[in-house]
Amino acid sequence: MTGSARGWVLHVDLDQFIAAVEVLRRPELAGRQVIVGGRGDPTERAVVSTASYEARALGVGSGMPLRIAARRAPDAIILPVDAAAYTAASEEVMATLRAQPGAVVQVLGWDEAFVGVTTDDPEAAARQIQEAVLERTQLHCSVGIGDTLIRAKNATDFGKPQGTFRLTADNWLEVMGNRPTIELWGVGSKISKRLASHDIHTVTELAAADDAVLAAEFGPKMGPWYRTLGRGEGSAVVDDTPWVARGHGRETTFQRDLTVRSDIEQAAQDLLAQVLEDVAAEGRPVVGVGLKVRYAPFMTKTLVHKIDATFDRAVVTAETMKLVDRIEPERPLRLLGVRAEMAMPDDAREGHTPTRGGW
DNA sequence: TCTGGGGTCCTAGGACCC
DNA sequence: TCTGGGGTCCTAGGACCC
Repeated sequence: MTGSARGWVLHVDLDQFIAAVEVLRRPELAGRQVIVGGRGDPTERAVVSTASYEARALGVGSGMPLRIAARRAPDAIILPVDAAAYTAASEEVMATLRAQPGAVVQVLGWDEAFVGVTTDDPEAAARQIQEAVLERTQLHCSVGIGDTLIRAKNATDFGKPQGTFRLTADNWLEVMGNRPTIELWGVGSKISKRLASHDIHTVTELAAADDAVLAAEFGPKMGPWYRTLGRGEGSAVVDDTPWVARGHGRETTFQRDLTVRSDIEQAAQDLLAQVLEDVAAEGRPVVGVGLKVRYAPFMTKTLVHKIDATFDRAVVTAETMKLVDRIEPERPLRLLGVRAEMAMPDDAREGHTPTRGGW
């Protein structure tokens, strides 16, 4: 021990996770153009979830409509999204991370997590994790090392694939300073454009921006937060508190827009039935229902309302159908989403004891 | 070629109350 | 005839992430 051990944040990110899982169970796909999206049918309305490097070389990328992807890569193998398989692989990866001595694990998604460690050699800790994950799951990952969550998260890209990279207060501006603000975690296309309207284009410019200007543009909370992002600062605490879902929702894009009232009502009932299954598994009462409605591209509406805490399916259904009644009948319906908000555990503790299986 | 599905959090504005 | 100010709750919508 050198006596210089301190806390570090590692950001572990699986390389090409979905494509890698598919190749593992079908080795004959290795080296081929592979596209995963929707139900695997390029004639349907769906988008690409992930594409192998071979398909990317032809200009296929995540979020692209499957139809276009198939046109760009006519010889590609197109596979349906198999969420259960990715969840299973993910759980094995996360279990591997949790098994690391002294590691605190905060899961961010199927294929990434923060890992808090105390060490005087974070690169060695990162390599140890990469080896453990590879040995147990046959999957490769990259690891960002940072003195804050934000720096660790941003570091990962420089380590891809299969490598590591360290970003701290010492080299943050040197590495990130001249990059556009959209590369920051939490800054998307809209925010980066609004920042640009204030002549803030780079990370360095955001780091030096005036809090008052940012607050006036983005509000008292988000404004100052964006400057913090520009500096790579913020929390360094990896939080392994178990996740508690606020609610559950299901949504569907119809292959052909719906115009018939009874079809819309039936679709809402079907979605709600799935939502109620997810909610029932939580054992917490429903305190709000919501609808997401898209009539055409860029015409999305949300309808919500709170309800008294209830375990009664009939009540939740009735409240949801009240919102369905507000769907504009003259517009073809492209997307419908149904969502239920649940009481958080604290609320539940105050009022009553949730009766599990009350559904 | 018109763009999935599952989530989270923040903000603005109106209603309402004292 | 005019009309304060603070606080809270709710709805609608926006933006982002994986």
